[in-house]
Amino acid sequence: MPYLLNQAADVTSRSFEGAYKDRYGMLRTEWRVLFHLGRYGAMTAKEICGRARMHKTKVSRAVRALEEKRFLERQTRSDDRRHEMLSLTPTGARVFRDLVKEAQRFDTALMAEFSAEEAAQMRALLIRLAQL
Amino acid sequence: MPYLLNQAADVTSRSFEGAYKDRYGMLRTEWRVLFHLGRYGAMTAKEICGRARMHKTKVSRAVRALEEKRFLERQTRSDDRRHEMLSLTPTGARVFRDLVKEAQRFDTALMAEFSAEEAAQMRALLIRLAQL
DNA sequence: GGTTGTTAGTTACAAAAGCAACTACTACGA
DNA sequence: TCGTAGTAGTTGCTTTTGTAACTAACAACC
Repeated sequence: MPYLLNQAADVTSRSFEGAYKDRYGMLRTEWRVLFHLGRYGAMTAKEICGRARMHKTKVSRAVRALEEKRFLERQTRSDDRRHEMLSLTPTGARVFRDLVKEAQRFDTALMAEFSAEEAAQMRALLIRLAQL
Repeated sequence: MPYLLNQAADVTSRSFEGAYKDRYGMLRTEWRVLFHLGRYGAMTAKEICGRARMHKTKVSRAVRALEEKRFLERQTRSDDRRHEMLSLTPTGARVFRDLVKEAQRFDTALMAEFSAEEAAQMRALLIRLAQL
C-alpha cells in the first residue's frame, strides 16, 4: 500500500510540478508553504510545519526562498520576538491565485478519469490515511 | 490531490521504513529493487527501472548496495554483454520473504482502519492513478 | 538578578537524489 | 572493416533533503 501510494503520488506530482517550477522557479516545498499561507492566511513557520507536516528546516529554507522572490514577508511579533508572522505580499497572493487556478484545472483533468463518487471516496480515504 | 497523495504516501512509508532500515540497513530504493526481484524474478536493471518507475542511477546504486550485502548477484548475459541479469541470492530471497511477511502485516494493520470494500476500492483507484 | 529549561528558527554537515557526461558494448550501413 | 548511432549501466558533480548542533528569545524558579 505505501508503495502504491508512492507511485500514485509520484506520477501525479510530477505532472503538476511544471506549473510552479517552470513559471515561477519554485520548488515543491516552496509551493506548499505558499499554498498554506494563501489558503489559511498569515501564520508562523511553526504552524506551517504542523499543518503541512514538513520539517522545520525545509520550511525555513522555503521561507527564505519565497522571501527572496518577494512572495512573502516576515514580521517579528512584538509580544514574543521569537515568532515571525509570515504573510504573502500582493505579488505572492497573485502567484497563489494563479497556481490554485492551475491546480484546480489539473485536479479536474485528473478526476475526469474517475466517476464523481470514486473521486469523492478517494479523497475521503486519503484524508483518513494521511491523518493516521 | 497530488498533495493528499503525498501526505498519505509519506505517513505510511515512514511507518514501514523501520522494517528494512533497522533490520537490514537498507534504503527505500534498495527495498524496492529487492522487492521487484523477489516478486517478479530475475531481470535486468533496465527492466526494474521500467516496472518500478525508478531512474537508472538510483537502480544502479541500489543494485551495488544489495550486491555488497550479498542479497543479489549479477550475471552478464553472454548473448549481449551489455545486459546484466540480476537475481537474488538465497540470503536475499530469505530477506525478501521476511520483509514481504512484514509488509503484509503492516498492510493488514493499516487496512484495519477501513472496511474491506473501502480497502479494495482504494487499491483499485490507486492502481489506476499510478498508471496514468 | 542569575541559573535552568524551553521554544522558534537558522546553520553546518552528511546522506540521498537528479542530471549529464562517460564507458563498454552491439548493430548496421557504406 | 570502418564509422555512426544506439543501448545498458556507471561515475562525477550539483541540488535537495535530513540530522544535529546552534543562536536568540522567553519563562519560571530560586
